[in-house]
Amino acid sequence: MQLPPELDFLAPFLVEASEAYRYASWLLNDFDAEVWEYSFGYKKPKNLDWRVQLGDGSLLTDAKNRNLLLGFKYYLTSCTRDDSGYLQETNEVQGQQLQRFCHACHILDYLLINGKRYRLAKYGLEGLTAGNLIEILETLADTPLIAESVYNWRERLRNYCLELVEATSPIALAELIQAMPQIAEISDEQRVENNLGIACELIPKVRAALYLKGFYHKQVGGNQPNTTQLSQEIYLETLWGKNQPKVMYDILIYNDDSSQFDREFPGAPVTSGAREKMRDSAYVTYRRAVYQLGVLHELELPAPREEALIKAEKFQPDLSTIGRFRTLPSEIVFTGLRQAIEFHLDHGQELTRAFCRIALECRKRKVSPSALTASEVQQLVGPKLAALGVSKLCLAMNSVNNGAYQSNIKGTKESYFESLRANNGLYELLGVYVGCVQLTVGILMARRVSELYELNAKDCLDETEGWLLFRNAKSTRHLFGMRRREARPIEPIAADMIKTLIRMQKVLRRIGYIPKLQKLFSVPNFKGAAKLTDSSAYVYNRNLDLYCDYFETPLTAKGERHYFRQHQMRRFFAMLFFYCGSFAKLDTLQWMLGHTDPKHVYRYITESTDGAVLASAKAQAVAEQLHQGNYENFMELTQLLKERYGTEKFTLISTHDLEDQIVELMQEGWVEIEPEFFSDHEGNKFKIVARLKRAPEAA
DNA sequence: GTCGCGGAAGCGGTTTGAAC
DNA sequence: GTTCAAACCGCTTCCGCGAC
Repeated sequence: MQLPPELDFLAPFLVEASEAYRYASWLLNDFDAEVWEYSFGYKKPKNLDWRVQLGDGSLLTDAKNRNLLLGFKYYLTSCTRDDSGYLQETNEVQGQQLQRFCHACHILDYLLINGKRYRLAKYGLEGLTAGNLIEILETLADTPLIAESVYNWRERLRNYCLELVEATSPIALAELIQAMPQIAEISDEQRVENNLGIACELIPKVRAALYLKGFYHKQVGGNQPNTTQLSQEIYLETLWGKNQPKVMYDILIYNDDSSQFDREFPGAPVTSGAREKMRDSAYVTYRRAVYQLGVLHELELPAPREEALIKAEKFQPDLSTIGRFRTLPSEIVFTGLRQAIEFHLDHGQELTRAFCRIALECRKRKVSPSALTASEVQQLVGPKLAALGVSKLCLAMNSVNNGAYQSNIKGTKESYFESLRANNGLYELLGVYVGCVQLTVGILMARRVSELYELNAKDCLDETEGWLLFRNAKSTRHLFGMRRREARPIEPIAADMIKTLIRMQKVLRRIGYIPKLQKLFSVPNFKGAAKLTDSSAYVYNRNLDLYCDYFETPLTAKGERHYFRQHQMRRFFAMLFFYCGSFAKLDTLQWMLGHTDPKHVYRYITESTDGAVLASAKAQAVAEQLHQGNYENFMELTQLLKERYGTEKFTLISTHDLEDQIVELMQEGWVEIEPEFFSDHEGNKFKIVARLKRAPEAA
């Protein structure tokens, strides 16, 4: 049909589905090609090889399997579209498309892996019954890990390992273990956590056999087999899974002495414990992916029958309920904030200036910082920092005068963190300092992490230096991925810290060390290159880790350290406010909010914090007070809690549980928690009170 | 019409494995 | 060491539906 030009926009809607579905924004080459090239914004396109062997020995690309192949291909191209648009793909955000694409690939792989049982080669997709589809969904829902549900990774890996040991010459294995004794070492943790299903006695041989096949590579956690390479050997019958990494089984990891590390202790879990089943939100997307097989009807290709699809859609498997982010004890955060501010006041200027002097010296001599000797560094940082303990540029790097290259630069964990806290490395201190700024800004601004690490030194503060400008991270649907620009008032102390970082970058730019201003939270390159590493999620979190290890944030009972993450900080500005109303002993906070009318601060908090975060902050504040035995302002609330939960010994209940119960009471409309403002001879003050909204008799 | 609810979908955060 | 890609998870928003 020929359309007048002004109606061109209608054209996509008038194209036959079988034609329209031959294209997808991620598909780079011809739909009919045997090997697809695709890219979701990758640096290098990836391949999808359709020449997969089926259960009967034929290839998927053989003429006899034409309909099955077409079904698979159309299924994939259709999975990134939605029901309404034909050509217009659902959203601009590639991450979403990628997720759908991956899920569809998992479904295809499941069909391929179980193809023999489903007689795929003979009956094609048409042969899939409601029972088959439900079985797929049930298997998926059974574990949160696709590697296990779709790929049965544990069992196939174990079998592969055992067969490999059988096939390898025992002499070669023995010789290798002799030559590399560390490969046979199994730590206590590994022994306890050995869930691969291979006896510990056999593990050295398994590792040796994998090593001889060249599977091992060095990773952050130690030497471990490359799971992608393993998948290429194990999953020949799949389309997608043979090129994807899988989860690592710890028992296969071995360590040389010089293992790398970046944290002193294991991190305390950020969310509640491990799940056993798939999360419902993930399940919904997989169910959608299965239901999507129905589009093949539209294309008049063999597909599972409609009743089967509907039955599968209705199926309700057993799923795990949602977990939640754990709340940090407020004490830890408030102490952290105080330390951060003190560190800024004590060393902020000195550290940034010292680095500028280093940069200037490097510009003069046209070398990179790694070329400076330890004594030169000590000269350049100045007497104050030298007295503090700064003796080299970076603990993770050798100064040139150290002589030969060592693989083990950071030394042992103990010595590294000892030197870190003895202020030996300038760069580490700068990392800690930037961590301090991140923490302070993060707590006071209560923003998302991406909003913070994307801040630019150039334009993050407005001219009055009283407002912080950033791009809203959570874009709403149908906004084409646009992010609004927003401004928020910022505390003077945080503004001061930010200005210190900006000043440093401006000096660096003036002397030509960097060509233009970079991201606000950028840090010197830890390898000693003459540049500033832009902040990213990785750098941002590493700085926080450095901060936590430097100040030794408290350990949990299990010996895990609370490594701060921005997500957990978002409620603490509100918390800070509530605490100022109750304890006077937190002097830093008093000082920060000291000269402001609390009413104004509270209005700002209610405007800038969303309801759920605010509610949980209130609940945590009150819960911690009750836990400490301060019932005074909460008589009615304690009465209500007592009636509902049958105890008044709140000091014995964990604050976590108390908080949950209080949130529940607020949600159900029984109580509200609000600050009450009043004036006395010392000025404006307030306290937190819980008010009953309904009479308890109504309960 | 609109209010409220619950399921579905969208989206950001975090972690991990691998590549560069 | 740094960056990239993928998987998984929790939170937020959307949207359809029933009640009124």
